[in-house]
Amino acid sequence: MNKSTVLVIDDEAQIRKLLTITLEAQEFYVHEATTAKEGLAAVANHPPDLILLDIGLPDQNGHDVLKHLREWYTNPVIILSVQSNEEDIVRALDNGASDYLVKPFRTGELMARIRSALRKSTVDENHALLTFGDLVLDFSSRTIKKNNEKIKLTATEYTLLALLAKNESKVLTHHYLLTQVWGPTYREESQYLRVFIAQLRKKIEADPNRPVHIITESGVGYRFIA
Amino acid sequence: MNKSTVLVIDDEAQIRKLLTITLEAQEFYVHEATTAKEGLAAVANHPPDLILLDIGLPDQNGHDVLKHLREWYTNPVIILSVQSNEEDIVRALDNGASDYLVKPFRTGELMARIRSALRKSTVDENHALLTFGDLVLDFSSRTIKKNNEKIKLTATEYTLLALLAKNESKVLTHHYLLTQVWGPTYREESQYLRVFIAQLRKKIEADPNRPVHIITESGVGYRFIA
DNA sequence: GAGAGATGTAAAGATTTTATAAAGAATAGG
DNA sequence: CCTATTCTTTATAAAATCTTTACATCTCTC
Repeated sequence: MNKSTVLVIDDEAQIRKLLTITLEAQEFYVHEATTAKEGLAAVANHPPDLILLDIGLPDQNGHDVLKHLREWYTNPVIILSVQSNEEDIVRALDNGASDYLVKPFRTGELMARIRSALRKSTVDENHALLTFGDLVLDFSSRTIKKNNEKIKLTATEYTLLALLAKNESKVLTHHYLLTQVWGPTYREESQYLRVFIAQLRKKIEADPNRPVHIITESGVGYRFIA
Repeated sequence: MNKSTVLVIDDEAQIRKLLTITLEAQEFYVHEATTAKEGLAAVANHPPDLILLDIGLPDQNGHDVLKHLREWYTNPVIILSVQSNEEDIVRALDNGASDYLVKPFRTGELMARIRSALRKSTVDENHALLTFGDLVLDFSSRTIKKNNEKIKLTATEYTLLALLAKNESKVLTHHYLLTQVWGPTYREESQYLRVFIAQLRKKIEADPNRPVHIITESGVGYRFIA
């Protein structure tokens, strides 16, 4: 997982320091801003993964900052406030705040809420892409491309290729491949492997007679090469 | 905007009554459950748009209920608790709770948090107007247009199409689609999928025999393509 | 370089999965 | 309470995939 960037917008130096220390200890990049103006500029220049926004800024009301942000910024914004009155909370949430914390807060709770907010906003960003020269395997969308053209694989072909590719350059034995793809009762069905390896080569190799990606290790198994 | 359905899982009759009255006044459909078992059954049969879950249920710990739910249920779950200790809050949020409210709560604040949670879970539905060539899906009005003509979809058809479209180009497995659209008790009913996919194709594809939008991945699932 | 075992390939047959229509059951709305 | 709509189930046809067979080719050893 990559480090996430958090922007802290708060005018109290003490709070900023506390937050920065806590967040950096938890493997976040932290940027600081002390005024609304400075904060909005920072967001525009380097949109962070999450914003901690103090509602009581000196130059502009935090609610207005939030409204302004929400015109284009979609990542989580967590509001910090000394207020605990209901109206304020309602207003912030209705303006699109992801969460609302009343100062003084416990850092443990803050971290949990940050994690929760980030988890929600990055659900789909776990794209696993493997690139091998002319071949691209995208596990998130379950697609294979050769020279940028989509290739159609059956479920079994895909499973087999994915297994080989994930173990790039390692030899996988016949027994292992058969067990993983077809199940343990198929461990002696080596003809299956030959048939499916041939089909895969026909689909992904430039010249199926001289395969460069799926290599035969005679008497042992197969190996995937980039 | 359509009415949203809220499921209240709480063993205290008084709280249930209060919540039901408040929510129904705000144009929600409300279902009630008094135990964890009853609640889970209700969710499985009719997945609600949001769940209010009491952490102190008589038959099962609320944290476990939450974990169980999160294996497949992705809509907001707001935790209600008499506890306000940090550990409990952290645990609930890490388990995927959308929010945490300490009893007694003000109904105004509860409503704001419900609105906020629902807004988040339907972010794309408010903003996005997805366009795929001849097809336009408008999530805010729940309407579909093909070549600028409105197309009528049933609730189930719409849910299924929206799910596919939101995950454009990704393969969604049979189990996943069935679980999300019909609930976990339907995960083996793959004939449903075939019937509804056929209906959708008849409505949105230029030539239902040669679909270009809803693609079959034999043995795996379906994929939506622009 | 001959032979044996291992591997590759094509294609027919068997099986599984998918598509579609249509009838029966359930549900919502007037 | 009735009707129209939608959902569920059943039946069957079509398509895709998997499995098996038969034979060709390769590789390694002697």
